[in-house]
Amino acid sequence: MSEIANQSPPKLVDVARLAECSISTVSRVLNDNPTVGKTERERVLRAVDKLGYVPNGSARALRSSRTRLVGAIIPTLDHAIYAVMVNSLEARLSEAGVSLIINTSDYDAEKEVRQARLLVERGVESLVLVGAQHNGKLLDLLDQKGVGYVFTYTTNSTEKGAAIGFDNVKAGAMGAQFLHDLGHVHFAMIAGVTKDNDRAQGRVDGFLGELSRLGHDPLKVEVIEAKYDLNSGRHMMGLLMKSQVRPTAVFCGSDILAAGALKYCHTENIRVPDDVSVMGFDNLEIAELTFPELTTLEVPARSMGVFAAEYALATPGSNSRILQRELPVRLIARGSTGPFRGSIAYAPSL
Amino acid sequence: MSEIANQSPPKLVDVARLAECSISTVSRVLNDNPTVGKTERERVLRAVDKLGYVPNGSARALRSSRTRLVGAIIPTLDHAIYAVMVNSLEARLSEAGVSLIINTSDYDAEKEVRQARLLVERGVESLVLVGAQHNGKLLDLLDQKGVGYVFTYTTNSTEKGAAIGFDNVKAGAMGAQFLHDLGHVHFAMIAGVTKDNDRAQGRVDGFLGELSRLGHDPLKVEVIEAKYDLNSGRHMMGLLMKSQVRPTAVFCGSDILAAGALKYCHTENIRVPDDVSVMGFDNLEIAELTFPELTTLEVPARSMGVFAAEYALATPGSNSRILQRELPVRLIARGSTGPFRGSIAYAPSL
DNA sequence: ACTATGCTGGCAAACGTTTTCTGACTGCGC
DNA sequence: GCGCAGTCAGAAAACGTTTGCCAGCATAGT
Repeated sequence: MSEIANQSPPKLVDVARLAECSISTVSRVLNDNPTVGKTERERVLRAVDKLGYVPNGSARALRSSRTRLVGAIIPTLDHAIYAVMVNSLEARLSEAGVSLIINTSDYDAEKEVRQARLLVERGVESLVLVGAQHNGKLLDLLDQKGVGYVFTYTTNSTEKGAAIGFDNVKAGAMGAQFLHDLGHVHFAMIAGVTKDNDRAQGRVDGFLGELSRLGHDPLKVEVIEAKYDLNSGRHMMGLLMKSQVRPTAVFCGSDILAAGALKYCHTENIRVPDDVSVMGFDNLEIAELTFPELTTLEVPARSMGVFAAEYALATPGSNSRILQRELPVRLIARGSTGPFRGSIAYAPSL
Repeated sequence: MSEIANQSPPKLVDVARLAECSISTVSRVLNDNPTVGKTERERVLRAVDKLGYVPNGSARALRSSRTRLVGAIIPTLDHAIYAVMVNSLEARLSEAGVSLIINTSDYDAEKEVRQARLLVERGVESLVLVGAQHNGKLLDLLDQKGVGYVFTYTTNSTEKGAAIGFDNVKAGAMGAQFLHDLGHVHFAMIAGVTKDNDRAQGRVDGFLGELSRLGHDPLKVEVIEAKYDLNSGRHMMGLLMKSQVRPTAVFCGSDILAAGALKYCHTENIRVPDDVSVMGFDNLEIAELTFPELTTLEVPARSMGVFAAEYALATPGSNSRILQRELPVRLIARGSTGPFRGSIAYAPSL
């Protein structure tokens, strides 16, 4: 009848018609296949532009079996330590034209399996996971489908899974060492929830292990678990400060917990670091914001994201090598820790 | 020759063979099409399970032209205000079996266009954007391809784009009103960068506009722009405190900036709120962490994420209605603001 | 008992690409 | 002037689903 606007979006065949060539040629141009002559190429490009043609990713993926999709499953984005990693992960992938599908498991192992199943269905070519402790079904699925995966925030790689991160045990030990060197003798730890969380557990193990090695009795070290938020930290510090033997050095599994602890001290007029030293973990932006500023262990969140991206990009299917990359954890000494000043005479070895 | 392991992953036809039915039946079972009888359905399900069959999303999407994919382009995940929104967005979408592809534009309008193009190519069915100010090419593309989009952190919807958020101008005005009511007469603002950022601009406009309406001279209000980080806030507060007429009330475009400002005051022994009142924007977790705690405006980040998800889910193509939803901004008064105590006698109207 | 009526399930045609194979055409060397 | 290598481009077959249409079959109504 009349000039009906082209309802359906332009396809390869429409471009071909306009450029007066075959669809193969158009496809080749779009895929930078060098066998197309220069004049032809330009004519095609013009047609593409004129029609506003956008390739159909699904068709592309189906035919070529390359989705250029990467998945990531993290506990939550509410915690900056993960948000920052994802931010750099996405940035690097994006540069390479690869898209990132992100899922949050909320620290729920079952949910993680469901998320992974969906991601496999979507055809992700690699999967970035947090920690090395996962439901067996999850890893089986990935192995079976040939989806490469990389663990982050840990160095515990497995037979098939790469690991890019840091050694939580070692980091916990660094905390112990530092506080010990300040002369402290009464320690405590406000740890993250260790269930299904090898990172939190590793930090505890490292802390206690090193204290033990340094001659302290780990059984005397009070370890409380807390959810990663300000109020938990505050509350747990309260418990600690009211316990029979008040610790003079408190190691926290996260800066958030440490900030909460500091908050408690401030409210209760407990002097930091004079009365108690508080140490964090992560080196988030907030570590510089508290008063006193937080002594903490720097987690290489940003570089983990970058390296995880590199790994994912380097994996064309599954022929890239198994990889393990340990990134350094730095101890950043600030004002929230100081030498032991208890009634017991004790010379700091620093 | 010998029993070669089934190299290629099982397909619909393999399931059909095992279940002794046609592939149509299998497909119908997987899509909850009720025309399949109970016994048949169970047989199919068993076969699916046994083979570990996972549907091919690309083929599915191609044939059905439904990707169940939603995209989001945000400035950055480093800033908690966005990370929190994305977190709840993802959570809600995930419940509905929809995956989220996320891109960060780093406040770069050109980059945003490129990201959007790629997302369209991937076939996202809706796109979540931040702010209402975008490159024209971007919106044209989305309109042309029939991809629904929703602006967040703003109420400025357009002809085709929905908006779910809050009124930045109104919020800025709330800040002005509050500080005015405390009796202040010398104001300043540490704003976010306003280039390509209608939210930051809106807050400035609202603040100055309301001050003007309340009888203050907006030209006397010093407005400095700063990147959203702690050090910028600290630095800018320094400039403000050294300026000829030192303001007694400083409104910040973000809690991060306000925290930096507080930091400066602490270092320089400027008393808050006695010497200067500082007000933030966002109500991030850090607002409770500073000393004194931060008076701020609560941005409904979490609910924006949820509602944006609802919008995206309700959009089957483009037949859902244009929508605008204004979420309330609450003023949360804490310790960083107080009545004016300058040399000029002035009775606070509170 | 025979037709009308559901209900179930199979066949086959798409969906929009990529890619292999093949063929045409160019130009060059003998 | 003829054949041959080499370059470029087209035809057509996949990729793994979904879905419209139709056929078979059992049940029920007359």
